Amino acid sequence: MNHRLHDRAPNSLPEACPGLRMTPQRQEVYRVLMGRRDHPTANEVHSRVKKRLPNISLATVYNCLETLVDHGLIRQVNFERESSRYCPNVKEHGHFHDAASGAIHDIDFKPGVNLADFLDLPPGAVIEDIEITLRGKLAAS
Amino acid sequence: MNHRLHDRAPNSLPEACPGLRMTPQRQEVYRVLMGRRDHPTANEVHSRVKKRLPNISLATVYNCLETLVDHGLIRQVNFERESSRYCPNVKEHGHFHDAASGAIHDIDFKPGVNLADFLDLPPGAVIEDIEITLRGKLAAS
DNA sequence: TCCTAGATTGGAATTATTCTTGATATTGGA
DNA sequence: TCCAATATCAAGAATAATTCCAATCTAGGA
Repeated sequence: MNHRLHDRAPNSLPEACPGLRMTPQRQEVYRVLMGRRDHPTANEVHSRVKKRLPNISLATVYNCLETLVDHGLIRQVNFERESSRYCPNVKEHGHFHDAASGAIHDIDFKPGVNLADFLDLPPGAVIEDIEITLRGKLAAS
Repeated sequence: MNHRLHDRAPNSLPEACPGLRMTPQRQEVYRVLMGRRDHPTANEVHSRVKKRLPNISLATVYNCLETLVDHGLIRQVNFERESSRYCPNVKEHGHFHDAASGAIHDIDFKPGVNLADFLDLPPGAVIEDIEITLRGKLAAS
């Protein structure tokens, strides 16, 4: 992929991120996302985090998620107008939304593919962010 | 493109759509979208439509847009968590969001390209909808 | 230790969108 | 044509995700 962004080591631990104060709340939000990579919403993250930090507020969860996104440690994923979901896979990838189960699967790019190979990009376009979302069904095999 | 959906004639006139009662409101919403293809929000559509139908309500604009989307005459486009935008181009295509100007450009697929050529799709996946959104800048030429 | 910048909290505010309800309009059939 | 069934419209209320705000709280450096 030529147009690449977030070229950091995948899932580097948050302790390793410079300029980010790693508070217990941020630590736990990150831990929860790494522990179950099922693309939870902020609400779901809040429920999970409360098991260890019972007093954490939803606003703080939103703050933590935003901070982690800004520092490139996690990614925010949007489907249509549904609640945002969060994903600790910072490698460039797309998503497949299985309409039957509601599950969301990460989709990798085939190696060596370039955006311009399959899209008519406007001349001179510098791509900073790519979002590829597929919706469909998994055929009963 | 193998995984194709909405395989209808591009921008067929709404009169030609069966099962859809073409009311003045729907007609005008559609006309406005065809007239200026700048991916307006529901609010912007409302403003434009009001020039000819001063009494139309925002709720009706939402209803019309939803109906037209359901009948495949227009497409709903979402960027991050911004307001939905609407697009009369029903051909399968992606979008490029120019961060500098805020403009949104349609991006066509190169002919003959197949999704599976560049994405590691889950085996047995039947794709029903594709959303490709790029964000970036147009280099000063 | 004290200060300060940044973080957290709870609740209020925001905002796009959907829902509800009653009125109005349209269609197809008798 | 007239009626009944159905669809649409309008206005405002309701919803829900997210953000904002003001008041603490905390950690780290001088």
